[in-house]
Amino acid sequence: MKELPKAYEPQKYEDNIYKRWEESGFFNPDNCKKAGFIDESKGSFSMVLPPPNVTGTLHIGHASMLAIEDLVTRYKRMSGFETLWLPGTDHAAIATQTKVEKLLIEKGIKDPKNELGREKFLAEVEKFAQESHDTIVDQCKKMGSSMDWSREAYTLDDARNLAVRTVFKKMYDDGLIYRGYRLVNWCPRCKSTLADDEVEHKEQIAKLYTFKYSADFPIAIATTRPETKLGDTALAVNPADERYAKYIGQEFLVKNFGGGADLKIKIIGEESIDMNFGTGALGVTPAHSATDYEMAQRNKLEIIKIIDEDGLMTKEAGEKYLGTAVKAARAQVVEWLKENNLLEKEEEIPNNLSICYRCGYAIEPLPSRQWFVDVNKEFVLANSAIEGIKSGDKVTLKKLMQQVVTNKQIEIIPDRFEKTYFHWINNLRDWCISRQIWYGHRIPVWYKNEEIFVGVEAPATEGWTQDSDTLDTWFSSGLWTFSTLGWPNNTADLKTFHPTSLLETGYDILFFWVARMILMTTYTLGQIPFEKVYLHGLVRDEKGRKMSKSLGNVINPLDTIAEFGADATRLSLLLGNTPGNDLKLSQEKVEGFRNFTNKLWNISRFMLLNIPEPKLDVKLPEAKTLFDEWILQQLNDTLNQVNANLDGYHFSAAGELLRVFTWDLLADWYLEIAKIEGDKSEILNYILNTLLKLWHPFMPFVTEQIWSEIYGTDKILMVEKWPQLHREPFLEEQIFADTKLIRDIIAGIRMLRSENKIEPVKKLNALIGAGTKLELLQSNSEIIKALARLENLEISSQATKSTTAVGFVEGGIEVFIDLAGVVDMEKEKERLKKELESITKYIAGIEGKLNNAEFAQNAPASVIEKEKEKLAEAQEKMVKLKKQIQ
RNA sequence: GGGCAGUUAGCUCAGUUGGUUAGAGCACCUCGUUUACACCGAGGGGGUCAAAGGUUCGAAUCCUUUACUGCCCACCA
Repeated sequence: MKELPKAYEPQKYEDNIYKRWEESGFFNPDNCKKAGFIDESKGSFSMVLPPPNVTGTLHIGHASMLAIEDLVTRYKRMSGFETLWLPGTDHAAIATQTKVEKLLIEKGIKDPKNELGREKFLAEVEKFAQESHDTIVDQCKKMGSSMDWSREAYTLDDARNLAVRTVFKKMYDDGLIYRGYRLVNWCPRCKSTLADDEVEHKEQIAKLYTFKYSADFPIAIATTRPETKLGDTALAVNPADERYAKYIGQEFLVKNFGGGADLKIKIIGEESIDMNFGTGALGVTPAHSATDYEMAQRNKLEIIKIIDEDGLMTKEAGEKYLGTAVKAARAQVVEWLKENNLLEKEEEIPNNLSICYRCGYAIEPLPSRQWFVDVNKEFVLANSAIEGIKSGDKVTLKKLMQQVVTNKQIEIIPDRFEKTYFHWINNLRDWCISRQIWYGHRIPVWYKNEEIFVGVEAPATEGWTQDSDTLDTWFSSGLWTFSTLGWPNNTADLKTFHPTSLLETGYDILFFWVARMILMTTYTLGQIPFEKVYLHGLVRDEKGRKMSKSLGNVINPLDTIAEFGADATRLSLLLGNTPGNDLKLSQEKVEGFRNFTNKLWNISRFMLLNIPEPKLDVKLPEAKTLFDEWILQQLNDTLNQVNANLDGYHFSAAGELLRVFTWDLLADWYLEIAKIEGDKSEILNYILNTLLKLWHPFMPFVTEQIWSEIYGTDKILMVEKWPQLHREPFLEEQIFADTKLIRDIIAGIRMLRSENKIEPVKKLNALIGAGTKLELLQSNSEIIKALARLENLEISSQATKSTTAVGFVEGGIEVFIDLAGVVDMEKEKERLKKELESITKYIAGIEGKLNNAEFAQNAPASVIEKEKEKLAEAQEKMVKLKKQIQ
């Protein structure tokens, strides 16, 4: 017989348990296979960790992700799948470089990149990335993540670099990667391009200026950015606009606009122009606005770049403006307009500012020579495992991305995100993949004079210079499901684990990452990257606000782990959390689950005291009493429903079911009954054994600790077999009804006690008129006596109420408690009257329903039958209540 | 402007295909230390399921409209 300490202290055990798991080697599926833990018929289950950015530490959102993924991994592993959860980190190019620059500037290096140079600067970044990586790994372990560290990958390591170069070369050869001079999103602070979806919009109040280019120009325009008008080459009006239509096709020469540039303005017709906004006319600046750029393409307009990569005006804007910052130039142009009496109006309007999602700086659209992935170009997909596309078919990247979700080869959970996904793809434009930063995969392109060489390896001959740009970080993370499994080498891992089974990630990176993995994998392998996508929401504070340093509402997972334990932290992130929805988290919630881990600990503590010889090898024990039968069936049903919910990705529901079984059924009822019925060693052992397995994926630490306290440390719970159903699920109705009656009688007596303010120490005498339930109640009378705290209990088929007794009616039987002198009988009568009132109303309702001819005609027989039963029961209760009130 | 969610007890949320008198946890109130657990036990109060209309024998659940909240996309220059 073992005895556990009174309270569970997670801090004492967690680190040691993780070490034991790690040393066992069973995070690695190869070792599970060798040890015979794998059920060949189940196949494999694989999942990659969405690699956290090496920009710092993990936050509570990561903790939520880890909790969900570890839950699934442990469930699958115990169920016999060859289970791989593959960890890694992401170099997060711009984000990491920006962060390190900031840190270096704080250290006093004013212009880190220029002062240190590429090599030294990159060494600093790598040092920082390594430190971040170590912290992240440590945090994953603190959460209990059962990842296979032996397969850990980094988006910027050599193996991944080979994959990146190989894919780049393949795409270039297929004509899908091209270099072009096009309008891109430029962040003047990061000094780099950004992809379309890396641009965010922030609402602000802007000044809208209305003016004419010159005094004799026929049409006025309105703009929030007058300085860009120095690069205008057209003026667009709606062809349906009677005021302006006559000018379409005409060209005007504007001399010395803004005191700087001569403009050639062509009037063009564009149906997208809103006649009611501003003056109904738009000055077209092809080089610095995406929509204007498109108009320029359609109308074959000249594209004049007047803002450069540093956010300064170019000489095209005129000598006066050369080298002037954009904002200063704006002020100068406005000043000039005023001086020349051209400014007609100046007003404030709400406006969306485009900003860089990494640094928040205003984006400057400008034309630039960059590398792009063409999403609309046709190519031949040599080997296709995609339903609806045959090997050798001509496809586009867009088509591939659509097809795998349309044909349900990839299922997105919750499915409403499929709409979002399709909408995004339909509007997808070519993807700019070159970045002018240093930390990242260098573009595998070399130049020698006019020659270009694209290859996996550098050219063999002399005199070549490699492109100085690096690739968008999502280019490499797009390869993540297969680059981590060894591609381009033809590895066993690829064969066993790809396509992966599940991708679990946040809905906020559906486009950034999920869509790009689909693009890259379908293109490169002709396969889907994963079968299911489970999208989780954001973790917010208790008021639903985003957690942020400035609000001071950040919950750090390491803090809650230190205070309440990793299990409590995990439960607080798993329960009450549904796919695609944000989760509100508070300290109190974690605390509540800490209480639950302690409850489980104490349940085990009690059970162990009653299990003289715990046996690891459990068989279904024999049920000796009604409640034995009941609890075993409840356990079986719970297992059945937990399986269904876990398989259906309803993690919260599964946990909730387990909680109800553990606390409400087992602890509050069965264990109390076991104290009375005695000698339950075998059943308790069976229940505890099963229960620990079921809880393990949710709270691995406390379950593992209890397990080792019971069975020693030789056997690890993590690799125990998931329990099997021992019979057809669904409780036998008779057992359910009988146990419910007994529990209701006990609860009823407790209620009378409580309402009449009788202390629990005072034992009472009770009389039960059992009717047809005589035998049942007699055989369980000890339970009723003990749990309702009765001195004497008399059970007969008929009972008559004495004048000093109060009573209640439950499921066709009558219960009377002799309360001579203790109770205010009048008050008790009041209570009964109230109950009678409510049951009379209830009966009227059912009668009304049953007497309704249409109900009788239309409702299914089973429903009618149920209603009739309810009515009979209620009527019986009413009769008895009436008698009691007399 | 387009789209997607949500609105159920003071708070956080369940409520599967319409069919018990709408549930749980926390909080609140009352009582309690009967030894697994006060990180606990027993009991209780609290909801016209956002509003209106409709379909139906029957609606928290399906449909329509409205209001509010949140998010995503596009973008007005």
